[in-house]
Amino acid sequence: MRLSTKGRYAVTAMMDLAIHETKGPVTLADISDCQDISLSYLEQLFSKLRRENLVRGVRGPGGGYQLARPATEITIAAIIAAVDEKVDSTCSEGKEPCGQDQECLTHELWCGLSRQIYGFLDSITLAAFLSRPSVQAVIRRQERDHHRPGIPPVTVA
Amino acid sequence: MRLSTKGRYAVTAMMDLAIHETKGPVTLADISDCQDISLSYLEQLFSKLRRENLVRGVRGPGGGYQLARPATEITIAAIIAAVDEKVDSTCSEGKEPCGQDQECLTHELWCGLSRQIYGFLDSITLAAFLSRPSVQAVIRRQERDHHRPGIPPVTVA
DNA sequence: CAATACTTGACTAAATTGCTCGGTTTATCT
DNA sequence: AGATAAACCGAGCAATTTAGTCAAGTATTG
Repeated sequence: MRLSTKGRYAVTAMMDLAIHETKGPVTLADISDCQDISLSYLEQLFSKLRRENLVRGVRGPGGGYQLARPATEITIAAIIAAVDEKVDSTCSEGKEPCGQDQECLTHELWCGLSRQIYGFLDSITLAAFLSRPSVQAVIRRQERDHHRPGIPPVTVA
Repeated sequence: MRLSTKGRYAVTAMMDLAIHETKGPVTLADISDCQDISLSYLEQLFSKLRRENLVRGVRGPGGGYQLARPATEITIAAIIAAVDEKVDSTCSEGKEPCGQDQECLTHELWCGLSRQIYGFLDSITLAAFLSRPSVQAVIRRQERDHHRPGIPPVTVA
């Protein structure tokens, strides 16, 4: 398990999708504008998210991305693991029978901790996080500001 | 909050110190041998750990490093923050009053999550982690293997 | 068909990671 | 006192990762 800006991008983008879930697909261009991430970089991230079956792409005009599963079934851990795509071979894997003793010790220690962290992040779903009152407040404030009909934030239709 | 191999190195090294706390200082050379990390890299990491008052260096022959505080007062979050030394300016900082609305939204969302993760890692102390039964088992196995008198792992007295 | 928007891949600049190497101090032992 | 064992310090370098650009597809809508 690993935590970097890459994972942050992925998680915030997924939150975006979850928030606008009801209003049809969200284009990467929108996310790019709003969150100030380069379009092509988003494409790379979403390519991985799609491979892990976390999002579904809708092609053609009016297309974009949607969550592939309900937000209640998508965990933060799954998102981060998808874009990091390095299942941290130091852990859990078969691995050699640990000839060196000391080496194995710290291995196991770290893995224990790593499992705890993963477990924690795996216990938080997108839905659960977005339903927190403090988060809801932010979203409502958002909604209000944006519902002046026809004047979206970025002046593009 | 960020989680990388760098943080892992620091945490496992600190665990090492905690385990051998009673037997006097541990040299970086020992850790380097056992955990297969370059000595100079360890020096850099410990330089940061020392600046954050997490370890204390003892110079001269027979010297090494010790925990600067009891293991009950050192959290995993503190260790990782010490070596990462980038307090993630996307968060918690003063920051501009968030002119762009959407941008601010995802900011706040991520920060909420980030705080949760930090809080989690901050709730785990070195001592707490090392006292877990499964961890204790590993340590005891270690002890046994190494207590053939006079034949330490690295042939150095 | 044409426009839209996803999809893919190759390539690149910048940052970070992890390391090498050279030295300096400080303390211990002979 | 001198050799040695260790912490300390800093410049610099190679590999990797991050983040991004660019260019060429492909599917869908109208």
